Amino acid sequence: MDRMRNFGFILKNLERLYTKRFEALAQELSLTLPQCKALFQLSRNEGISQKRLAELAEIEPMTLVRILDRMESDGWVERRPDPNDRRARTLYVTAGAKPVLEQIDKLSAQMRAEALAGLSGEQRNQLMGLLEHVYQNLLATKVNP
Amino acid sequence: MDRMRNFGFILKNLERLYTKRFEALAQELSLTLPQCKALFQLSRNEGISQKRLAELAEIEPMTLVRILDRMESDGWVERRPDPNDRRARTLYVTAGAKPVLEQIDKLSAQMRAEALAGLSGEQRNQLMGLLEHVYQNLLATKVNP
DNA sequence: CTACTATAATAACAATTGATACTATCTCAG
DNA sequence: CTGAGATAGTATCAATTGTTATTATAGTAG
Repeated sequence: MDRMRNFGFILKNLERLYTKRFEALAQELSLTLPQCKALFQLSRNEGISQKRLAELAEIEPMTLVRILDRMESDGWVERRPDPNDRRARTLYVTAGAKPVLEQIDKLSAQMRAEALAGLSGEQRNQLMGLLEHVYQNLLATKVNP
Repeated sequence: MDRMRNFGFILKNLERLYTKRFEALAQELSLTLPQCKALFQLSRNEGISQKRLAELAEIEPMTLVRILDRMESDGWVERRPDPNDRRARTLYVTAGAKPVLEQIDKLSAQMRAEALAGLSGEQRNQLMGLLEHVYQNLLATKVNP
């Protein structure tokens, strides 16, 4: 039980290392991890609103605005008016984003390979299962503090 | 194998939730997680230099300077000159920091209880083992990119 | 001893992020 | 219909963090 003392620390350090490594690899794309996350989620949910994308990618709406500003000016993403709600925009990825998305796919595969090296399929499953469990636990504290 | 797609995302989201929750709990102490980390590590390694503490707590040296500035003015930490190296300082926690350290202990115990609820002792061990493994994998990429 | 390079701590500045407020539009009670 | 409150998106400003430069001191080669 005492071994768990570092649980929080290792979690944080792990995440930091993971992000740093990812961004080192993604440098040529000049993308940060949140940007990749947004583009990735958008690519499989085209037509959603910014609010929804912010939820899916778990990014602050304000941060998402800036990410989209950039990606729109880079020609990767389109903001179209929502015919049902003139406040909202619907989001689409353009054809120009395809190569970037492929790169992101490749990158995340490489990241996983590096991070999970030496773990069996069963161990990987266990790890995901455990992380998801912890994630649910923490989500619960948000609603019920 | 496809389940692992979200590995990076869940890692990041988990860490964010964990940190947010921790800081929500630590609000009364008006401490952030890095600050707690620094104080905690210092408390079990008194006499070390700032450089060393930055390594132990995995904080940027510059960030640590600011953390120490604050904790020194709050009377929790002392910077004493290093007799062997006039560039360096040696760090000590004061008696005034004791109640804070106890609070930190309590908080991190509560965090662990919340985060790990519903996991058996064996599962917790597995989780730590797997996380440490992944951590080592990522550390290796830093040295050998 | 002297000059060169490295290192600990910090300062000054740049970039990023988060919090708050604002505008336009929507929804709904009356 | 109308007025009150909620919501989507965004601008603005404050706070945090990371980067680069600076200062003082240490180690070391000649």
